Amino acid sequence: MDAQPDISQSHREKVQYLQEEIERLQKENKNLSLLLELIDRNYNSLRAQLQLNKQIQQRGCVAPTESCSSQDDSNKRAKIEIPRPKASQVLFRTDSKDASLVVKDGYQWRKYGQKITKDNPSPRAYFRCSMFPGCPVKKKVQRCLEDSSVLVATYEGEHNHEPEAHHVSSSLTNGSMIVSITNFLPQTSIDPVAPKVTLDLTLSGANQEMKETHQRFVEDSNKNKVEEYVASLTKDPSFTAALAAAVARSFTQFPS
DNA sequence: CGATTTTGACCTGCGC
DNA sequence: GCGCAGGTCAAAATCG
Repeated sequence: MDAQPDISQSHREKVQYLQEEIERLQKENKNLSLLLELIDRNYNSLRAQLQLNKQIQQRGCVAPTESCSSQDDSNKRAKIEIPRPKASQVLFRTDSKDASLVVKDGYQWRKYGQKITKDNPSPRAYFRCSMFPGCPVKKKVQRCLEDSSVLVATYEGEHNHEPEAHHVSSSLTNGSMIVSITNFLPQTSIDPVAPKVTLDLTLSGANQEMKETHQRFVEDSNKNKVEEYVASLTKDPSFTAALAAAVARSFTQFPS
């Protein structure tokens, strides 16, 4: 009968270990949530700054100035870079058995091509926005190489119209969109030394706990230290790519 | 019957 | 110049 206390003791130890493990994972999860929130906020502030810079540049060239004078226009014309449309990537979780490359993002798309690419055995589909005549937006959709249940949609350009409202709300609540990565063009990068990619990691299925966590974080006095840490991490392209892949995997493993 | 998808051909840019 | 790969076109097929 001496064995009985030993068994309960080992059980207690196991329970304690598991509780500690759960706590540790909860902390880790919380930290990752904070990282994602911070990256999102950094992106928004950078985007605002970028738009400001664009406005300043446009005003500077609309009004006749020394640098934009017509005298040396012929010499400078060759150097003028035509701004290419902004490209962004969005990952969608789908059924891996579903062979179609259709994602519900609130817009109507017309498929105009499909190709097998070298780096990925799954075909890449090309779509044009058919919702509004003259809308310049295109998108490419291809299955993720690592996870066939994830569709990678690359959007080019900006819509000149609004999406269907009910599609937007449903796409944001049903958890089909898992992560959005906005890829700015090289010339828009503010720091020439920093990587030429800015990530926009948006958790579409943000729940109440996430919002509360964010609120608590805002009140956190150590916020600046964390932001500095995140800023250093986001300057590492391999980290940002790995983070995006990890987020995609986590949403696939733990569907909401 | 019009809209959409499919798919092979063609175009273009890039590296060698 | 050539070959390759990505992107686009357009005729045929399919769908509602």
